[in-house]
Amino acid sequence: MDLITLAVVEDDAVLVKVLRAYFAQQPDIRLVFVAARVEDLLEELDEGLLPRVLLLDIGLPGLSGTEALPLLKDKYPALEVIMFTAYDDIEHIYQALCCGATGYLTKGSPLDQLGPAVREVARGGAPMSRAVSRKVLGHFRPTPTTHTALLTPREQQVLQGIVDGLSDKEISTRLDLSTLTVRTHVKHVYRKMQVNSRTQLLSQHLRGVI
Amino acid sequence: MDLITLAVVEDDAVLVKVLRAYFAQQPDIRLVFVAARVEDLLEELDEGLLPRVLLLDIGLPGLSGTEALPLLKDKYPALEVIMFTAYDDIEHIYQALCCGATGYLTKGSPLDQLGPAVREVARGGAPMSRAVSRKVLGHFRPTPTTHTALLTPREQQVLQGIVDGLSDKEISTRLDLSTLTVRTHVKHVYRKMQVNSRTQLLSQHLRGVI
DNA sequence: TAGCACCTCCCGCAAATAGGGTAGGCCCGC
DNA sequence: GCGGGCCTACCCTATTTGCGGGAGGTGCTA
Repeated sequence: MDLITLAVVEDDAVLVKVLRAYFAQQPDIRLVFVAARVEDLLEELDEGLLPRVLLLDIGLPGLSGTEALPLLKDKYPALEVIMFTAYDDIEHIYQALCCGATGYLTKGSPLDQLGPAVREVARGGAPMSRAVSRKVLGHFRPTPTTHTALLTPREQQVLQGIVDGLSDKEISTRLDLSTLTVRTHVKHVYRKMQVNSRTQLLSQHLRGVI
Repeated sequence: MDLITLAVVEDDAVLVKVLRAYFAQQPDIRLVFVAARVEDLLEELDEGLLPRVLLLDIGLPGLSGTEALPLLKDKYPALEVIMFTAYDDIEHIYQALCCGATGYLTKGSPLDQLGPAVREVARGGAPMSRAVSRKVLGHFRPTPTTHTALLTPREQQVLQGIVDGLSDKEISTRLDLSTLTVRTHVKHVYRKMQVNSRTQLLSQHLRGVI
């Protein structure tokens, strides 16, 4: 098995100590760099000693992990980044994945998941904590149980038109309705979805709320 | 550890034999139902012997796994479904996840991943083959090389505002600019993104184009 | 039969948005 | 120094949207 080089950015000194001890026991993983701030990583890292994997905290003094991620991926596209954080809300997850993270572990999960996760990501996988992967999947579910069920069939068709980026007039053409009727449906959709503009509706849809 | 009840729908008789043998060796997993067609599953299954997990092939005679998935999830929302298929293209994956699958294994992966995957999904995880999870993550990376790079920093900030569902006025507040300036940036964003409305922009963003 | 939900169409008005142009200031590189 | 890109701000107009209402028809059901 290949040796996997690893860097860690974590500002909790106690946790760093634990991580050092843990990875010291993993024969196939070598911890080559530890820092408390991403800025240190960005400055001191050069191509020569680029690690294969980075375990990156989000809540950091100075630049946050998520903020640093685009810079890191821009500079070192091959670097595999696993977010390692207490945040498990969909917003943080979504943002991290959009910025190029290929793994996401919550700090609540047991320590012995770290080694497998590092190996997994090095092999081209995408390790995620259970709850995280479920939330990621949730993003693909346009209509689990949420508001959409409240919509009448016609309203759902109109909603689909909005989601497809159509104007009221275009929707009216698609559904062969009067524009005025479409506008009525749109109003009802807004009320049921508790938004007050097309943009908000799309924005929520983007976040997987709808 | 709890006993996990499992059903399998698979039309390859040889593979079924292998699966039977494999799961017989897993003390915590009991294979309670095997069928070659989903129709059989839909007919013969009732609440009494509802398994916890279903391993579901996609390429099946009659109703395909993906087609059956909405029906199954509609009837048995608590049923955890792992797709088990040769298809590893993003279209099949995306469709399965949208229909409510909570796991996706490719048939190429080694047999001994099946047990852990079944346990994982029963614990609320979302097991996926390596290549699959990477492709899923790819869905979140809308900006590898695309248009966004063409945008100036200010324009990207304005775009972010639009994506967040803000109006021009709200964006101008957030960025401390004149509404008119925001409008100028918005126009530039539209031109560069080749759209001609906020809705279209959001809609494209939704599709991962931007 | 009398609600009730849904679909359809309409009016009017205020606001937001799209698309076009102009223009000064700033900074950078040729 | 000069063009060019960027940020800023403003002008115009036309269209679209948001929001308040009304109104007739259908079909289901209590």
